[in-house]
Amino acid sequence: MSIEYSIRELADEFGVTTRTLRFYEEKGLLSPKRHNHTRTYSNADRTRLRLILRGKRLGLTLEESASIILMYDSKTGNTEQLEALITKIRGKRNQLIQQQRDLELMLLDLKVAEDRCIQSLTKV
Amino acid sequence: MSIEYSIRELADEFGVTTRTLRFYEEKGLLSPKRHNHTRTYSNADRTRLRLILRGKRLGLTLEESASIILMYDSKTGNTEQLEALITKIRGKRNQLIQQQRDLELMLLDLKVAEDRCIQSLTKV
DNA sequence: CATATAATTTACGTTAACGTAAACGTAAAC
DNA sequence: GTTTACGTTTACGTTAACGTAAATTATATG
Repeated sequence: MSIEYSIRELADEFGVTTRTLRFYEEKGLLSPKRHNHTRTYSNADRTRLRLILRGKRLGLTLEESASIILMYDSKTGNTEQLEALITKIRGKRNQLIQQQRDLELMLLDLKVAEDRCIQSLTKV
Repeated sequence: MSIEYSIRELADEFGVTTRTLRFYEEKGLLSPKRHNHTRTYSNADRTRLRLILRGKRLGLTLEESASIILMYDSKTGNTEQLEALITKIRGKRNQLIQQQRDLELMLLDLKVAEDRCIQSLTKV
């Protein structure tokens, strides 16, 4: 009972265009099955799309998202590969943690700016 | 005793190229003084640059960073403008808060991936 | 069966954010 | 005085991430 989606359904659900889905496929980020020439997306595709869009909101490039997804469902056996993967994962995590700090700083700045606006309004 | 910087000093300090600094100026994000044709950056310019690069790490476009900087040092008097500004600031904050959630989710995913890697390594 | 609807491929266009190269001015150092 | 180092402007090139348009095919519906 694996659910499947048409390209339009998926596009509408996530608020992207069909062009975008085809483009992601072209870049190897999605790989829907074909039902006599027309694309059929599985739940796995849907999950991938969710990860890609989350990555976009965080400012990742498609390539970065692709590499993260690869990490995520990589069933590598080779020890060397695994250690390389761990290194990569930790590197990415450090970037994200830096982002967290940046985010908090920017939220603080915005709060200061807003407070000053409000003050400016009330002390008429 | 306001400190000033050459284009190279500033570029080196922040790890960007001089081209980048000139480009930001062209886009109105920086406005260094000219000392007989050569650019001289003030502390204010330096702060702006820091904000711009922070924005970049968060995936903002230069235009967005510019608008945030405008909010930040806007001394607007007009009530209407101030209220518009507050609305804008709150909108941006909501985006950032969504980013925070995305970030935490992605960090979790990466942790899961790493743990699986490590397990894969130890259960040889 | 004709027509409307949605899918497909192919391909050129677009924008942001710089890179890169050319051609030139200036000032210190050898 | 000329080489070296750094600055300047002008301008064309590049990459990512799609947009957009054209031409074609397949399915459904009246």
